[in-house]
Amino acid sequence: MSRRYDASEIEPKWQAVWAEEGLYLASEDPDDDRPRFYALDMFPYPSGDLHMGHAEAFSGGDTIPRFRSMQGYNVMHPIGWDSFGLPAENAAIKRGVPPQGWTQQNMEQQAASFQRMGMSFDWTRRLATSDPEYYRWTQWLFLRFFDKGLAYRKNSPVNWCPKDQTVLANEQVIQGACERCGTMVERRDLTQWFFKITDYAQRLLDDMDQLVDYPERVITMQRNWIGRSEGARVTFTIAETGEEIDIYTTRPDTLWGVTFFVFAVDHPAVERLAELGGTSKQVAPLREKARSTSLVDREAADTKEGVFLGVHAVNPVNGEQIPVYAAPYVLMGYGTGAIMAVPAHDQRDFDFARAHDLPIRVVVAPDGAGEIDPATMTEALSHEGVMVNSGSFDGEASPASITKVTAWLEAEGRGHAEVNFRLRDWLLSRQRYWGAPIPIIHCPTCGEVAVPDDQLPVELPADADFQLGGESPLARHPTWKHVTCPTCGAEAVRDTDTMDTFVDSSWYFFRYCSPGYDDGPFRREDVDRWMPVSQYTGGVEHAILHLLYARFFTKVLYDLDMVGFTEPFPKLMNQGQVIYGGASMSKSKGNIVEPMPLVERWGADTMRLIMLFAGPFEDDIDWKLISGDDPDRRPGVHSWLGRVFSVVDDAVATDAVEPESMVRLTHRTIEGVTEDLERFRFNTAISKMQVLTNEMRSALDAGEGARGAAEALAQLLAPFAPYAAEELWRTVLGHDSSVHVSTWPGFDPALTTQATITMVIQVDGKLRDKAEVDAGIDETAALELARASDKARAAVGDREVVKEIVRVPKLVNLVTRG
RNA sequence: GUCGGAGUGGCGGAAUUAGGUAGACGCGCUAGGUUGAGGGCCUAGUCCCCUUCACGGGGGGUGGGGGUUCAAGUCCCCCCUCCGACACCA
Repeated sequence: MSRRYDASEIEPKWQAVWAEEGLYLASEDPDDDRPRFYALDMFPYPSGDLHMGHAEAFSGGDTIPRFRSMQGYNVMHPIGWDSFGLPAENAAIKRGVPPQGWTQQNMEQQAASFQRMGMSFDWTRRLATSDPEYYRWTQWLFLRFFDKGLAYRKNSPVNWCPKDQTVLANEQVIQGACERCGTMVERRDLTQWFFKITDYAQRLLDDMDQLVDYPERVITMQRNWIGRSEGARVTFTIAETGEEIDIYTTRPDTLWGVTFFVFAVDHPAVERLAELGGTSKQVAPLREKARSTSLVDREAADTKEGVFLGVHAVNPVNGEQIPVYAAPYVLMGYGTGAIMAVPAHDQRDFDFARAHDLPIRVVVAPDGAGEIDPATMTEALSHEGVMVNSGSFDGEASPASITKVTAWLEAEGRGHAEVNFRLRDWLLSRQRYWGAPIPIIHCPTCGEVAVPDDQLPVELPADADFQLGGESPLARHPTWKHVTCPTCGAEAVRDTDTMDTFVDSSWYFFRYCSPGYDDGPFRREDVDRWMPVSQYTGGVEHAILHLLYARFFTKVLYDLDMVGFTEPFPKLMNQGQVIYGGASMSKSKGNIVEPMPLVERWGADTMRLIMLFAGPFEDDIDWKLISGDDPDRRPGVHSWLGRVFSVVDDAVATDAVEPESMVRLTHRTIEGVTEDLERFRFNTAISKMQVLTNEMRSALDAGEGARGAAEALAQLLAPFAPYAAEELWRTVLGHDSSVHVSTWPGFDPALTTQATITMVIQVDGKLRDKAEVDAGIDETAALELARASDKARAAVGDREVVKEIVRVPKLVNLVTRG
């Protein structure tokens, strides 16, 4: 009788053997001429043990490198931890102990869980971003950006909790209030560090054509985030002072429809102009409100809100004087912080005009709509049409006329074409402890001075005070910040901000290529040999920021001549999330399911197969639905593994001849699984293996052999259920080396087709009969068969067959009339 | 509001790349068998409706409506619903 499938016995056994055999080490042997494959998974954040999201992501992320390795690639599949960040610091505050220990403990636990799951990581490349040996190079890279003028400081608002006297990250602001004490958060201006990612906006856009295999939505999200828009900068004049104020518009063709002018409330000219216009009293509350609202929820502003400043602007195209307003619907952060308002053709301007009883003038007559009366309009007109009331431009097609109008503005010296991006520079300072310190020293005479490279890393002090209140822990530390200026030797202070953790994660994939390298963040030849990454796997939640930042870093490194390519990840796969009952799993909802107990009970292979078989890899998995909400139910894939063991056992035990149909099915399965793996279709790959298993069972029960099928099945299973496949391959099938170093089975295209096939006979497109035919049947024979079918004849009745469609060997369709 | 994705059995999902048997595979459920017991195991059945003692036969069916085609889940047009991202970007 066949042996029982017992994961708890075989998994620890093979885990130990693989570690001993060094099965998953990437080869750096210069004589190794296999093609390389760099499989990268987004590295985890060590907050506790691995969760279901990790189980899903890494189950897929591990399948691909295993498959490639068997296909003959020299695979690098590294792992590390994104170990700086807020959760560790929060835990430190709560427990009154430094974040290092908590972080380390979680990383060890996650590492053990990864091992238990059988992940094919090359552990010799392991890294952690909070390790001084890592953040030394994060700081070094920051200084290269600084040297190039790509890192700079400027004033910028932060979230400030007046009770805790501390800066809050956006995630710590819940509905405008401090996450801890509930106090309403205020805006405060601080001098902060930025990376000049806006210099790379156009390249980040242009190079998207190198992203050959990206989810469409990620491309779209990044494109929208960068937000390129083409328009014109136009100069208006303030009538009362003669000063010139620029605006940005995408619709210069509507300049003749401008009936008022609006400043952002926090525009630098507003206070002065309000004073001049005698409206300071009315404007002050608006400015105050803008100041006190937290950064997070300031979008709640009312479109109709705004105040007349008491001054006027002159429209450069027709000399008209128009009233000037300040309103929160205009943003200081985009364009010039001032706009021309065209209520007839912009919905926001329209709403504002109606609320403030301002005139509306139509300057684009919509095609075929006839005369429009502004008084009866209910919404702005955004249609294409013909320019009217626009001086010499009357009759031009709009918006096609934009180019013409812009050229005219330029000739007249009143404006010029301009491209605007929505992308802002990357604010990277954090007034926090648990991050890489910014390696800058502020000297009263020399200004911002870089810490010399040979003094890196600037290490975090181990004895910082994490409790909230006052300045950040680094600023508050009694001695840490006091140093002498590296340039002039005078007393100076360190920068006490740390870097955004997105900086750490913008280059970790380079470091994997040169583990332990001591003369730089990485060795160029290592990186150029392994990169770009062959396949990147991770969650959509990083579709914008992480990917954009990593792409930006790579371009800067390219410009610094440190790498030979401009895109780090041409191929990206986003796995879905694991949810529960339609909602994300969370502590507060009490619906968290942990993967490790599942692994303990059913085995790592079962956990992996559950994830991979649940549905398409990109789709969310609703745990409540796929588990039947019954934690004791034996997973279907676990039963299947049991059946696989029993068929392989039985196939080994018999010396009966394997029928040709079994050989053909095996070849077809190899072909199908291979194709599915190429396209991340794990669920259908598994179903094909299940079909093979079922057929093997039938054949064996009928006294036939299935040895070849058993060999293939063990190999096909290897990327999905590595432990079970190994047990079958070595113990049951008797091979003396690992299935994971065996060569991926090939298939003979001549054998992937069935010898006979079910041909469908249709009458008028409806299925009427089926016939088992030779796969090589010719059209004449197929047609004869169809004509001879009693059922088909009955369906035709006394009507005339006017057309016969033959698609050998699958189908014949008889088309009738009458 | 804009952009993106998706609607198929009781459930997860196949088939959409290339129009050609809709519901593969699995879960659940039903019946039968099997083990001393067991979170079991094996076999068969399982889209809906009508018809037949039965074998069988007929009709309908992939969110709704229209179209192209010998043939549409798949292609085209319109509409509805759900999910996700960005949300005053001038």
